[in-house]
Amino acid sequence: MAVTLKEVAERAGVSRSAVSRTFTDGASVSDKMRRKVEKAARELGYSPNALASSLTTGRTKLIGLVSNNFHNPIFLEVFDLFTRGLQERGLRPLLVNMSDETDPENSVRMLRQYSVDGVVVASSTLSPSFAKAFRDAGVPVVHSFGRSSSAPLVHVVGIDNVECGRMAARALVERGYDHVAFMGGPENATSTQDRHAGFMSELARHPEIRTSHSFADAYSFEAGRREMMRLVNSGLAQAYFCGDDVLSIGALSAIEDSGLHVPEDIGIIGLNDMEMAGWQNIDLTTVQQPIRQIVASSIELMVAMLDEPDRYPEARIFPCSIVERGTLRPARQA
Amino acid sequence: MAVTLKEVAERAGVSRSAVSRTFTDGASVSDKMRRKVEKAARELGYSPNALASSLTTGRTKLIGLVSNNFHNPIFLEVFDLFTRGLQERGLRPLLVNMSDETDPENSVRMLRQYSVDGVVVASSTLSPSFAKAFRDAGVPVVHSFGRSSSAPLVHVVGIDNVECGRMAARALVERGYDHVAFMGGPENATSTQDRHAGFMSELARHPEIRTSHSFADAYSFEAGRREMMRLVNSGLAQAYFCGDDVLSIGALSAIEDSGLHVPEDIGIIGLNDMEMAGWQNIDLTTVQQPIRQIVASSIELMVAMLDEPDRYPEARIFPCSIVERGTLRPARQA
DNA sequence: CCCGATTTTGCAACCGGTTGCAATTTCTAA
DNA sequence: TTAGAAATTGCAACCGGTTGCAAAATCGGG
Repeated sequence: MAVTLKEVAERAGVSRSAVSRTFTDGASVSDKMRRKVEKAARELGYSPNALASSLTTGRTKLIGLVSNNFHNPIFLEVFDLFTRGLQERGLRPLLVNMSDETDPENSVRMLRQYSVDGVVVASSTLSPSFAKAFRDAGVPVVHSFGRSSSAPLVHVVGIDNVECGRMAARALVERGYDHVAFMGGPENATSTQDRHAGFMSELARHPEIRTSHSFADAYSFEAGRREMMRLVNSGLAQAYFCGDDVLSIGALSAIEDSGLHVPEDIGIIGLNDMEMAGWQNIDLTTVQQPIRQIVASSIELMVAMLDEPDRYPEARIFPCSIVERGTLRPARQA
Repeated sequence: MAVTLKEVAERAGVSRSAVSRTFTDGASVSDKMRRKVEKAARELGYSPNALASSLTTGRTKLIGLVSNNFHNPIFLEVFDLFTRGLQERGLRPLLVNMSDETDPENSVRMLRQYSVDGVVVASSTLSPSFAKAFRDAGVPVVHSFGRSSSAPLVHVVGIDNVECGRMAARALVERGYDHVAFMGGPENATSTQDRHAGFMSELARHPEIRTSHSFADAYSFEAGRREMMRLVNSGLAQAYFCGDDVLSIGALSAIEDSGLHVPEDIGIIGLNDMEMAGWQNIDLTTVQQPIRQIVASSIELMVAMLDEPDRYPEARIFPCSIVERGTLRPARQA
């Protein structure tokens, strides 16, 4: 089928090692030899088998890219950034969709079978213990968009979701709402839990403000829309911190459909600052998450770990900031 | 590092072949042997190296998933469907982002180096010759969302974009618009060209209707928005066939921003019927593309080709239909 | 219990490369 | 020109498995 090293060697009339060496950089080959081999290789259309060489070198340049978030458009950008970033460094992403994987053990085993050099878990909803399973199996792992921690079990790159929750809460407090609510993503997602906890902890300092909360069952437009529909029919707060921009935009659509107006009747603040949030007809006030930096940093960390697998786990936390647009009423004058 | 076959064999006190056989189904192993080996394997935490075995079996179960469309949310669903579908069949997607790959040859070579069993090109913009490069290299390939053809060079699964263009044109004609336009995706994308051609060919039968056309530079919200902004400032038609729903929604946002109303001032028809198109506040009339069927069929075809690599190329074309919502004025009474 | 047929097992070669080591070639300087 | 150092090359073993083949073990029937 494919042309092999041996055939090239025969054609060039040299040893197999010589051919191998011309295709591994840093190896000692004379110019004459190199030319001879390259000629033969070109004529035969040879290209080395990466998998076979991985057997001896112990490196596949394969990186497992594990995610369970295939309904949030922000993740399309995340995948774009990851695939490009990895490609630029000669690494290849092996994509694993955990959406309906019942058994995490399964994906660990699978990725080990393919001897990936490392794993990037890109998910704000998977628990830290999932990423840890890779570490325990001796596979370098970075958890991007994972739960921040002062004592991380594995390398984590992301934001401090608790702080984001507080930040959103403060924004609502400053604007003088007296009944505010959290509309989160899936209740069992770590990001939801943390954002909720931060939100509540800040509001605990303002006992005069009424609070409530509920959860959508996914980070998706539809889920946000459904949940807000439900809220419209069962009694609304004055302002909502939605767990995510897609939820917010879904919620806005539900609000608009029910004849209410933003920000007059109801305030919304999201999280992410996705592209659409800036559109004039959406104009969503939101907490910005620095996606590009998180992905870039994750890749750097992964690359570093390939050389130093036992690197001590660190958490890289990026600051968020509020992007003020039109879905909250103006802040009160102090 | 990882536990190898040999270690298991030693521990179980049997030959390496015996261990290999217990892990390949269809091989002849006695129950006693199997139990012995499985015990040792369990104790050592052994799992076979898929890449090493691929060397002799010639099968990696790796499938290249090549795309250049990382800005159209519809493709997040496409990736979701592909990854799940492939996983269910024990295949593993190796994701390749062609967005800024200058050199197609490059990705062909790269995927050959990883000895993928097959390649799925998921793109409505790459030319058929790109997919053909894989075929020429002896790699089974399916082009999903590719250009339909009565004489396909490679297996193609998708829709008839020319017919979709006609369909959209007929919808506009029926509604009595007398100046209609095509607002396409990137001009060099095959899907844009075909939709445009179909649109124009149908309108050629109605010389009384004025036509015009222009192109956005990507299939993305932003591009659609930008292009419609430009059109608003440089003179509008009465109704637009936008090359895609994301373009349409971007365009709608531009229209709304400029104080115009849909469908009173201007009509829009899209293509795809993505989730958002059905939202009440968007309510986009559109040509529906059967994504799930296309992906499912692509996977079936790929699986079939793994057993029969030289299968004669076929084009699998799925019919589209118009989903009537609120962005076109009602059809004229006949 | 014996014999031929069937199943199970191990040997050894192979898949497509890499690499340590020793042999060979080329280079440098005297 | 020549010896010694440095660079290049080939040999052979190895990476972690698979598999054809023949030997060994087990089975079934008389």
